Amino acid sequence: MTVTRSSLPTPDPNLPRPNDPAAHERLYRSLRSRIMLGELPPGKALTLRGIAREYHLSMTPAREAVRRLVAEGALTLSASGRVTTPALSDERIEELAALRALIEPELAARALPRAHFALIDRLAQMNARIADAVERHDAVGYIRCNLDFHRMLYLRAQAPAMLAMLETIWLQLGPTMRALYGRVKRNEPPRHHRMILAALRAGDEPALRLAVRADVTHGLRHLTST
Amino acid sequence: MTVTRSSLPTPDPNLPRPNDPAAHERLYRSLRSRIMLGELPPGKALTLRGIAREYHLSMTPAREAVRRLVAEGALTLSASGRVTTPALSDERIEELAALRALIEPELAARALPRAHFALIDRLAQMNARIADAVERHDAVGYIRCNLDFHRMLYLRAQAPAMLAMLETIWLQLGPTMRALYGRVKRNEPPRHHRMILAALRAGDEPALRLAVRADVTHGLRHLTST
DNA sequence: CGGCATGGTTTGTGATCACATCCATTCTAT
DNA sequence: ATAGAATGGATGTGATCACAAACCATGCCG
Repeated sequence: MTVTRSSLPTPDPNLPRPNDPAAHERLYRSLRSRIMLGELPPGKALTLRGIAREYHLSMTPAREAVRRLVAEGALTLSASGRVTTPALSDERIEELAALRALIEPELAARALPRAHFALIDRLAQMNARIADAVERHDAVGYIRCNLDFHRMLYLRAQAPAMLAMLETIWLQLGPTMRALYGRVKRNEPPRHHRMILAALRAGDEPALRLAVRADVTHGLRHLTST
Repeated sequence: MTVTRSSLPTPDPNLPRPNDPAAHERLYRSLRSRIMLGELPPGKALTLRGIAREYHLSMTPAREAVRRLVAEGALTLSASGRVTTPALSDERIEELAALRALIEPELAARALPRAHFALIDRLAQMNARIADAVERHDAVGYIRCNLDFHRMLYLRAQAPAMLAMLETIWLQLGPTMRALYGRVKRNEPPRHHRMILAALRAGDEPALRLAVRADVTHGLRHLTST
């Protein structure tokens, strides 16, 4: 593809060239997004050749992306190597909820001193979009906006390792969340989100921790009851 | 290897047959162990072909094992695809320590009601082995026994998802831990471990949480100072 | 009519190859 | 002599192939 490299004096050695994020990377991101947003139901079976065909690639990048997602708990690997989206037991859901309840208040507390007004404003806007999604009974949109709301806040904590760990938990809950929010069509206005915004504005860390914890545990309480 | 499959009427269809854990799985376990125990220094470069040659395999299983470890944060992937063992920044170490300080007390508290006498006894024996490793200035042995001590306790919490999450944190700290314990040759008797055992015997959950938290933060405080 | 063997088909695994890129050494020109 | 370019080796990526195990469904026999 590079016609004559000797003729050009390396026009853009490390320029912001479109860059090719590597096929397996794009595949990974795509699958990860679909899983976290709950577009795949729990227990859905996937095949390497099927994924490869769907994305017009060979099995190799599909294998790498799937292996990565399995390592993060986003997919389950049966003994014979078959991959499915996880069907979580009640105990596992409770554990993941407990982890969220441990980590998210900590991230919120770390973000609090750095939460300037513009951020709170954008969070309020995001909250409105969540209400919209609820109005339209758009489960995937609801999950996406809800996660964006939390992520936008936690990004201010400047704690990438914690956030990465939390996102893998969200990933594992993805398919199950969809199964839940798809069932309960009751409009659930982001009540706790308003409490979070109030605590942020007041600079009240204990109240913020409580509000975040309440939001997490409330949303996930429905899951264990099944 | 299967001489004549047609002659035998499938003697053990799903028996606990030794089974071949698949080459990439063995490779993954081996590398993971070496990383978590700190046998590889931070920043060590690895190559797929090098790993493949070392284990007498092709690049394919090496790629899968490495990809999995990268996904768990046990290895770092440079922009050009080169893999190295991570060299953690002080901020990242602080985050990982904070995560340990959040999760480990919770796991200990959940294990407490299930911690019968035999377990406490085995933990005390493990503690003695830690003292031995300290005596011999055996860094890898120290790390292994220390992790075994914690894992043995947390296994009783019956919380596999939490334990898995915690182990990935241990993994990420592996190379750095070795770099630390290799430097500080001062014998550090497992003081906090005795506090943990005392709290377990007394059935005192608040004291147990405090002791575990102290053990974690104490051990990791040396890392940030560098 | 029902349970089980048996066939074909699908799927994951590992090896090998072609290719683009990166890294380092070396060579050349000023 | 030194700085920059060229060249060769090394490395990751993706495709393709051969193979064994697993899965599924049909059909056979009791």
